[in-house]
Amino acid sequence: MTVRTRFAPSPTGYLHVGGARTALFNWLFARKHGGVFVLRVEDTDEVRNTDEARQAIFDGMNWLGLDWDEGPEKSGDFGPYYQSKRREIYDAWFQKLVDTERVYEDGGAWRFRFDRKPVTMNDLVCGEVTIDYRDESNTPDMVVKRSDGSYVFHFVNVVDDLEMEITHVIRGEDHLMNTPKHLQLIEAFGGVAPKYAHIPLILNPDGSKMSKRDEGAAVGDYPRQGFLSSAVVNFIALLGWNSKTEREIYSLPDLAAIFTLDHVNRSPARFDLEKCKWVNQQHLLSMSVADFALAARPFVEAENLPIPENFEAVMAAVKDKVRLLDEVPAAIDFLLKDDFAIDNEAVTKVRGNAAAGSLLVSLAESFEMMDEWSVDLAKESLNDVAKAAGAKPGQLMFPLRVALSGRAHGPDLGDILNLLGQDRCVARVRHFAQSLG
RNA sequence: GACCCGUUCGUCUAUCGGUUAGGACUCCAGGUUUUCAUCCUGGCAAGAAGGGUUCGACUCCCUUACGGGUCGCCA
Repeated sequence: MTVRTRFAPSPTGYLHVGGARTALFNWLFARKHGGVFVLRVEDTDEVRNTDEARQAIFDGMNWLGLDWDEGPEKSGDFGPYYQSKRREIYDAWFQKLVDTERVYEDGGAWRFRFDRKPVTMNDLVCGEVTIDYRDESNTPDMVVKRSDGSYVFHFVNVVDDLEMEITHVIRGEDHLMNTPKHLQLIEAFGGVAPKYAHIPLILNPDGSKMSKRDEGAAVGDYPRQGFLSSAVVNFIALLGWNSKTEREIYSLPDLAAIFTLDHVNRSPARFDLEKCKWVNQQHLLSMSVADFALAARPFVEAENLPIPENFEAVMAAVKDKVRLLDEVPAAIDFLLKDDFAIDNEAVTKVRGNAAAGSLLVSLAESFEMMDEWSVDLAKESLNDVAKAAGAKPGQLMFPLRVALSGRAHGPDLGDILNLLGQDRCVARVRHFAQSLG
């Protein structure tokens, strides 16, 4: 039997990290077992559904690299994959309930009559859970068809899972209490229930439920902030699941190879943006310079910085210095233009070194006299200048860094010397020395 | 309120009756880097509480507390 999983979002907003993780787990499970991953759009609530929201889900899925085998914009034998287009199918299934007298009319709507008995589910994550449906106060017969003729979530969800031959339903724990309802419907249909796996919810750092608008909630915000999709996938996979090893950095294919529902936790996890940034940095660190340059370029362009011919060399100088891609422009602006910001704190620190000014003046002269410009030669002249003044070369490095970049932190000094070139180094050192007075 | 699920460092987690309770993020201290980052070493820091069961409990059971979820003609 082929494994068939599905992600069934309702396009009422943007793609939420909780939803993204649900999609990821379904995708991973399908890929792990050589199965089929279905995307089904649950757009029965016409008032709240928008084209933008639908597109946001597709965009989010595509960005994360979660491709679907069946669904919108794909073929498939079980379509259509929009619930809004499956009216006849639902009508036919609803008729079965009418024929078997499992539904009754109530105020124009139709309610499904539950079997009043204990219902036990065997959840792949939560284990055996029994809900007693003899207690009617807690489990009133549910409406399956509204008075306006439309069908509610529980009904269409079950019908579609049956119709689409879904074998495994991996969804948020907020659906755990819905499962007996779904099981009862499936039983009334005489269908075979899929296996269920309810995964714990993702919480805010303060423990409250994470919802839209909370920091980190919208998947669409991640690319803008300079996160790599591979890092976000890596991070959310580790929220509620672990490999039982000490390894923490994984690519999507890595995860697909080792994912298993057995290793899914039972308790909710809080979302720690700091660790997510660290994971991002790890992914950045393992990228090639060319790939990094490609990924960082839009961020540099967005700040209207000129893209130089040696752009890749510039990127190589900062690749290992940033956690997020959106830090790149500010980290390299001084290499691309001359009117960059000066960090006064760094300048004050240089002033604290009384000899810095004259040393820099000498250094500018020495730089200017060089016939040939290279990092090694420039460093050599730095050493000479320091030695002549009876100072250690190390003492000159910080002032030189500030003179060239206007800040205390940044790329390797050798990279800066190389990337800036002789003329700009001479000019900046001289100008900075003068500004010291 | 009823019902369901959960509870190990601040956070993510390992442990499936016997461990000095391990790793990671964050933070701190050293070291490497003539500079910055990376990196390396070390440190701080945890079994919610109370009862059982057992030679022995973080692990199994019960109670309480706390957290989360569900109880719609939302999905």
